Amino acid sequence: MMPVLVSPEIANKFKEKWMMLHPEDQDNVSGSVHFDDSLTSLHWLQNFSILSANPERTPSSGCHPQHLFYNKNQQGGTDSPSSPPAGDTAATGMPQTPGNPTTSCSSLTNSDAPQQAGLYITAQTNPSEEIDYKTNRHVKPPYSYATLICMAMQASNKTKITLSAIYSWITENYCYYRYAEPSWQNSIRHNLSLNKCFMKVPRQKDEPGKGGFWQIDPQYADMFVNGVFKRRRMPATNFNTQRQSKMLSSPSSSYGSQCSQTGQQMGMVHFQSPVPGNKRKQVFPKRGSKLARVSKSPLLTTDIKTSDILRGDFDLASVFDDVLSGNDSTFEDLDINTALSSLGCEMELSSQIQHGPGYSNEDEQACAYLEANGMMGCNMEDFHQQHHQQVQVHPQYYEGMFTDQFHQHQQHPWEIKEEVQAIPLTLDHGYGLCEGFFSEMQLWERAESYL
DNA sequence: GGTTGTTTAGGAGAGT
DNA sequence: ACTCTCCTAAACAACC
Repeated sequence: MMPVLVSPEIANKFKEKWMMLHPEDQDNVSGSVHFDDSLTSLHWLQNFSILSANPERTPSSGCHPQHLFYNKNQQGGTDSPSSPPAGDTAATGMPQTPGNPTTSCSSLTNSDAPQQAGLYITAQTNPSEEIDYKTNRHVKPPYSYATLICMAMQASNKTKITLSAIYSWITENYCYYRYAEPSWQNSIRHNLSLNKCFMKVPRQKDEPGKGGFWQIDPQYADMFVNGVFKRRRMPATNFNTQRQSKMLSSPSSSYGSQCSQTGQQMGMVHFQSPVPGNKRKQVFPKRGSKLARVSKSPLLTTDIKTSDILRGDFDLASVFDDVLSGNDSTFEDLDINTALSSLGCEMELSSQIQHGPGYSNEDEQACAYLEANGMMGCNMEDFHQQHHQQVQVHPQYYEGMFTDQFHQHQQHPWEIKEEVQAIPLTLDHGYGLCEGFFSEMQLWERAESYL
């Protein structure tokens, strides 16, 4: 088993070093080196490309949820093991609403051809067929209701959002729902109620209006990866103990009974206290302390501006160097900021993104990050090991992505969510996905010594 | 009466 | 085959 690296340059360096230590891996017959990537290859990532998209935004929404995906190497390709067209967990194979005229991207009519940006192309469709969900009333957006709710919450740029505001945002940004049967609103309500990730914030007594407010439960904020609701199944072996206990203590519900694997990518920075009497939210104790730590997560500290990334000003190499040299920048930083930017929302980070006084050094910050991601329970030794592994590996995945997609195309990050999600972004994810690689890496103190 | 919120039930699709 | 996620539908209660 050999590590598989996406970047050819890095991979070559890696290969050279590897062969110095593992000459048995040399293919004596062909003289070439075989990297066994049958299971771990991320080469398909490089085949993902994003067409240019109009950066126009809906002023009222502040969000630009339309998408433009295009897998340029999809014809009969088997190199993309799981490259769904959209980041939404419900994006693929989502049942379409019965009775609706057209719910298939491939059946898009010419009259529905996009007039502007906000185009979406599935991997299964002809790249020339584009869908503008903002104006196309016939095609159901490939996002789960949870994702839509999340989008609305982010776009609102407020601490909390009312149900009607969620309705409004969805109908405003997705033409489909303007004309669809109102039953989808029932589904929204159902989702809000049943999904543990959403929590209700009651109105103040003197606050006029109907119904309460809704927000994303910070405890479940990590279920949103770049603004996309993620609730993938996890291999049982990759659960950490805390999450296991969480799941065990949770009532078995089809919604919200699982915690996801990635951390804080949603970038929900405004949170109110949970509803004291909310029965759905009483399951987990000690949220208060956890909440406090969340806001101080080092994840929210970064010197890298997402705008730079999107403009192409992002210098991955320097970041890579920083990471390898132990500087503060981590690739989680990139992700959360990408997530924030992806939402196009002016999140008030200044007051939120601060190193807490208790996190004067890197380890404590990272420890807080771990806790924020439900990773606590590992000792610091474990953390040191995993942390180093993480920062050493991520650049290799990111390089191709950034050079291929960020640099070439100025587009809204909503559109890159799938690439991002496909990459191990956190210790949870990364360690699970790169387990085999890490097992080899443990032979070395630092991967950089091989580069 | 309309809206909001909760709960139950069942089906489809995909993952394990 | 089983489990899980997501969707849809519906009933019901509370509130304005």
